[in-house]
Amino acid sequence: MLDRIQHQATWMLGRAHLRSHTLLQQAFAAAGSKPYHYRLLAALEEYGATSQADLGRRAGIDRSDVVASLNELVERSFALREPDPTDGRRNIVRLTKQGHAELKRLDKVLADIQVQVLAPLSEPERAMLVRLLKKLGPEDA
Amino acid sequence: MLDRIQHQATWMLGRAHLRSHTLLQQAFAAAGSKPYHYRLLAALEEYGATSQADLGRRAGIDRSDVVASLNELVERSFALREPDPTDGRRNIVRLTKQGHAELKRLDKVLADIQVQVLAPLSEPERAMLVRLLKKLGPEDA
DNA sequence: CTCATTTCAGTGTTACTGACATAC
DNA sequence: CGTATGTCAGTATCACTGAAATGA
Repeated sequence: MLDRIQHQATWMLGRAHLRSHTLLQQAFAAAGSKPYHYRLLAALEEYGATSQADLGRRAGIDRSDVVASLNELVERSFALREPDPTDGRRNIVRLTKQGHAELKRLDKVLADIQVQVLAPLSEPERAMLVRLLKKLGPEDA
Repeated sequence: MLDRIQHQATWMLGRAHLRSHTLLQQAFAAAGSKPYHYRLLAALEEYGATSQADLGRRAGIDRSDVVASLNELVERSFALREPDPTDGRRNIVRLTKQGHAELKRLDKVLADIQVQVLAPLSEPERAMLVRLLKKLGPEDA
């Protein structure tokens, strides 16, 4: 690889992220899901039934992207969309029983990926990495 | 943010990368260029004139993506494509004077970005981060 | 025949923008 | 009125796939 690039923080962050993201991607795909789906399911369980806009804010997904992913979750009966009786603009989104089960299933998938991603590091190294990465994220993280 | 996700290594890597990538993106865009362009220019200078396939291997860019980015570089007179007299399949790609100048200009842009990306960390933290990230990248990095 | 190179066309995710109608 | 919501359409980068034509 290029000397000019190889030692740049931006490059190494990109490489590490590529590996992590590829593992995540493939594992979720093998489990018949996607990261966006997992995030939405997790947000639904942790915060309870909410509007789509709220859901997006909490899952860190743009509200226009929530629409498509939520469509897929609804189609697979993992979530329900109901009109909010108190606010005609909103939908109330709810997790179904099957949605809960799906989330549990994906929790395990995600845990496995963490192990794989961090495999090249020792325990103290992992803790240190987490500490450093937290400082590097966008403010709102 | 979600408890389920907030402390996962994959998530934090993604967030740190998002910030880094956004800064990179915007800085190159403001300079009228793109990361792929920089990588190709850097590969051309560090390895000298080569075929497009070689260029792609060295810059870590797929051969099929090299075509489009190289088109733009050629159009802006930063690089030249000539048929290889010794191998009819290949083009020989060369940096122009203007290409060298462009690379120098972008070198500064990139250096600035590194500073911005690593700004939240102290000096020893930066060194540690680099060390850890190196271990996390794909094997071929 | 097999392999490499260039090129084009297309996929998929993530993240984002702009616009619109609707309703608060 | 201004603001918030849901929706749709479209953009961009990055990474990748497949196929075709050419030539080693």
